[in-house]
Amino acid sequence: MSLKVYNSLSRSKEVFTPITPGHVGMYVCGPTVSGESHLGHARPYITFDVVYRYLQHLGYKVRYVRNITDAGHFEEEGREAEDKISSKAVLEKLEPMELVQKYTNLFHWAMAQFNNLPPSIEPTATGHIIEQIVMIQQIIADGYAYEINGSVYFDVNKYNHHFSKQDLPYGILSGRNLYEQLDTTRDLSNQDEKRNKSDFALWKKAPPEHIMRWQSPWGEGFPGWHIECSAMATKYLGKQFDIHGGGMDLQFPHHECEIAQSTVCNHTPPVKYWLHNNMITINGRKMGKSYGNQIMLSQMFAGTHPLLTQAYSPMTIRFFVLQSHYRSTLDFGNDALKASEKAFKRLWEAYENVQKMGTVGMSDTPSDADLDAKVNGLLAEFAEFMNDDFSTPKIIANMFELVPIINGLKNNQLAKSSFSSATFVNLQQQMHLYIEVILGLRQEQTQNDQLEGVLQLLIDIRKQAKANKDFVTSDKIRNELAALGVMLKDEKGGEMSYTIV
RNA sequence: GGUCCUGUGGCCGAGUGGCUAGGCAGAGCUCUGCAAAAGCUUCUACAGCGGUUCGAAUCCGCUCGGGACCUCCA
Repeated sequence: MSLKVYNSLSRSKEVFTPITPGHVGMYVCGPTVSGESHLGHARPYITFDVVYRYLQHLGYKVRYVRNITDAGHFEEEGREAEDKISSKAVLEKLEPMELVQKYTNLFHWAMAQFNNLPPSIEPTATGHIIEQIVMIQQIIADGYAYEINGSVYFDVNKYNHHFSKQDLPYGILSGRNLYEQLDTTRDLSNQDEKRNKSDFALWKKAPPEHIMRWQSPWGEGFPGWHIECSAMATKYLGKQFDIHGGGMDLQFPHHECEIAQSTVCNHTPPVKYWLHNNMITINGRKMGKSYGNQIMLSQMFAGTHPLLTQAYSPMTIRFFVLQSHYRSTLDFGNDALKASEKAFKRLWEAYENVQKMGTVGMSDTPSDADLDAKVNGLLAEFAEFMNDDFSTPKIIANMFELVPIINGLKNNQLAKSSFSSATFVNLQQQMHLYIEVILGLRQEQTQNDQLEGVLQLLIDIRKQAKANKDFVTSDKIRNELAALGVMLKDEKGGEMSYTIV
């Protein structure tokens, strides 16, 4: 049973075979830290966090590189060179690097909330200006870029003409035909200095008002949109690496340009497997800057957005994301989020309970062989589903088939002897492995010993009241705790537990 | 206009031609001092019209609807 991934380049599922046995190099496009991350950003970083976790689980030594784009790129070609980061800085009266630091910190905070593992290397664009300049020089030397008025452009036509002969035409990833493209590219002003409309900037001359600027062989300026990823990926992962991830919206032009740049410099296509996650939509429309429909992550966590009827915790969002396949669009909605919130709580409680249970009452031979086989079958499918292009929704579906079995065992609605102790231990181990280690889910609220003690005391008093048939006291404790958001649950056998809403 | 994706029950969402996805919500039952929780059972589907096939949500065609990219975007 081997891992298969959907490769955007071939448009098909392929068996994953790393270039260097035992090792995996993975690059994922990181955020532009000119603003706060929104719900849409949560998707790729959660998706590729699970990919990272699973590859490690499979025993690979993974180098996961995710950049921070902290050098401004222009808003739109043709407009006056306008640096996203520097213009925002003027607005907020902050130094550019102060702004960058602020949003980088916020991004890291959000990632930690989601329980995303930090990447192995998190390089910044501004820390790799030299590497980018060197790469641009190489492209010029090879004849695929030209300098005009202090800016450098990639010659897409020439690249396409030459590399088409090697079956590496420009547009290979996004399925675009360059010649069709030329007809459909919009007419933008101030493109005179480019030889062709489809050429893209590698280096841009900085106008006087531009704050972020660096010395280069072509004068003071700043790097183009795409070169940072090529330069940093090459530096840390080599001329060819295994996985490049990112959102589908980056496929063109960003990833297409990366391929062109790196192929010229490294004389080989840079990436073996291109993985793209689909978008999070809101009312059927992509969440994005251009639509002005983003909900910031801090707003999600706090419930402070007109479209939110309540706050949603990081684990609710992580679970929500993992309940759909990463290549499908996922539509935001309060009802859907609420469903995920409840579902995750139910799953987590069952998970905690199964970990606490022992094998007392179980033997080597199950009394219900069908059930025993069913449980083992459901567990065995975890790996199968994960190997099938990371089908996390199917894993979660299987887990929910196990939940009633676990709850039944706990409440003695199902005989302990139903399945073998080996099966039960397998259940405990696989649930732990997939819920915590691979899907990266974790307990919602942090433990608070004092609160725990107080609640335990109230539970004891209520138990006593119930034993004395003092239902006035018993109901008072239950109702008033419920009003405070603590749900008490009477379990079979007289035990009580609580859930904080 | 070009390229591509998509349309599943009240909501979200898996679905690799034949076998109940799953979650949330709804209904009934069991349990319970009552309730909740839990367990058991259960109702709502495959946009429409044709075609291929013994058999289609799944393949093909058309129609209608939604969306993405072609511009910064996860």
